[in-house]
Amino acid sequence: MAGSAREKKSKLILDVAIKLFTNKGYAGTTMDEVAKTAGISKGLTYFYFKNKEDLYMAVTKKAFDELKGVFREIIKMKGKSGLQMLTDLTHLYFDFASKNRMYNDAILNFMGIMQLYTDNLTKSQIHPLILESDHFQKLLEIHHDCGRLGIQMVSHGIKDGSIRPELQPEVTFYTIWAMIIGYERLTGPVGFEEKEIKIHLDNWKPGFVKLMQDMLKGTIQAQKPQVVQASLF
Amino acid sequence: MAGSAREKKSKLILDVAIKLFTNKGYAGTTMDEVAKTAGISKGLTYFYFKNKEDLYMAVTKKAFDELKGVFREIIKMKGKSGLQMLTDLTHLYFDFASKNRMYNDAILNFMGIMQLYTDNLTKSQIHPLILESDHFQKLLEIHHDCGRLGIQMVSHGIKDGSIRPELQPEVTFYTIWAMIIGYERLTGPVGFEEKEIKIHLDNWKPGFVKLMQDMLKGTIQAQKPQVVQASLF
DNA sequence: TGATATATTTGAACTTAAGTCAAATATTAA
DNA sequence: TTAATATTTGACTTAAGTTCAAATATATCA
Repeated sequence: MAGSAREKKSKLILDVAIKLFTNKGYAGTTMDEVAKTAGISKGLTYFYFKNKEDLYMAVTKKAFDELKGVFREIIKMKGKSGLQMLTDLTHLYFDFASKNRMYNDAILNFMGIMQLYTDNLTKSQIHPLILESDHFQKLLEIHHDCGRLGIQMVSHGIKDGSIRPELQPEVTFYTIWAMIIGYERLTGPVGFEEKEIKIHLDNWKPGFVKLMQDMLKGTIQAQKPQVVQASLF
Repeated sequence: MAGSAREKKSKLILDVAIKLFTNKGYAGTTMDEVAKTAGISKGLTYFYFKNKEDLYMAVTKKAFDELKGVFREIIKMKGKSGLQMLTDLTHLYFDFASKNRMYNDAILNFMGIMQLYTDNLTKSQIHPLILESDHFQKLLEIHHDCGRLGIQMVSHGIKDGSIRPELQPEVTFYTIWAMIIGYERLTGPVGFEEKEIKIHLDNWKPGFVKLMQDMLKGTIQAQKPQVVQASLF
């Protein structure tokens, strides 16, 4: 049962890390704390995880597993239009993000890392240890899986007529995904809007969802005559 | 000329920091390097900047100044529809981001910090030094200024008929802003799509812009009959 | 001008936290 | 029982951010 024992110890460290990262954030958590809280020596945490980033990547993987679960849950339910699936995805992601802020931060953070991943010029800027993490490749795969499921939702919507047929599924899904990611980046469970910006989250969220739906299903064109203008593009 | 000399030294350090952050990234740059490259002692950099985060916030402020310049540049040109302004904004922001990746990273990073700013529960997770930075308040203001300019663009578009009249300017602008931020988060100048995801950046970008425009100006509704379904929301 | 106050600058010392590793202990296999 | 292998320890190393008393330069004023 050596393998199982290893997994158990590994899981113990991971669970402790999740708790600490949740309470004190990534930067605010030390490896000493992780070890002490887990009741083991610091060296052992480095036996199970290459380094702190590797541990964080393991946490991020758990976050993405849950996220992928959300995608799957939605696509499983048959008898739902593609548009409805994407609407549900948006709401469920927002719920997920507000209930599990640390997981959401990990996901958003990973997006920022991934962005640089295949870029030869900037790869050097990223901490090389992240790229070495065994979890990193798996994360790329899971993210890709989420993408495939999302694209399926759009395709589904085009077939059932809830999404306008001229849209390209890939481009459309990733645009929606960008919207959601961007929204999360700009707000958060409590958000900045109360003090900083006039609109309320309660107002923005439904407006945001409405705009996304309009984009997908189409709307009546504005009637006022448009002025022709010079453009930079 | 004590004040001016101070500003000059301060600018020297800032310029060095910008160069180093650009070449080696934030984490990859040490305060020793900054001091050495600027030809001064380490202690002096701490005389002019409270700490490394404060220095980074000063860099971020420069990034936001440029960004605000983009917003202003667009709104200055009269004889342009609101829709066109927002289209230009999108393209110009993408250009800005690809030409000045480090600035863009700083901006995106700030978004993530700002998000937490007014949240009493999670403020503790953020490094408290960031909040103490004198530049931080200014950054919030500049971001707010950008928001106001963006909202103006939408209002303008509603007036000139290029944007459908039923849209709310605030909600609409921040949704577009979220799209742009999210897009940047997911891609980057070179991007991840080449290896990881099937769609090309060359394909996504125009599709993304088109979707945004459709969302703003409206489209013909899809004709196929829609199925009524159960929804979670 | 010389003396005093104020501002700028230094560099060595401090601190914290990530990461390493040789040795010790426990487990498994033969 | 013994040898081999796996797990675990904790003291040590290293890196980098940060502090601060002392030194130097600059400005003020009698």
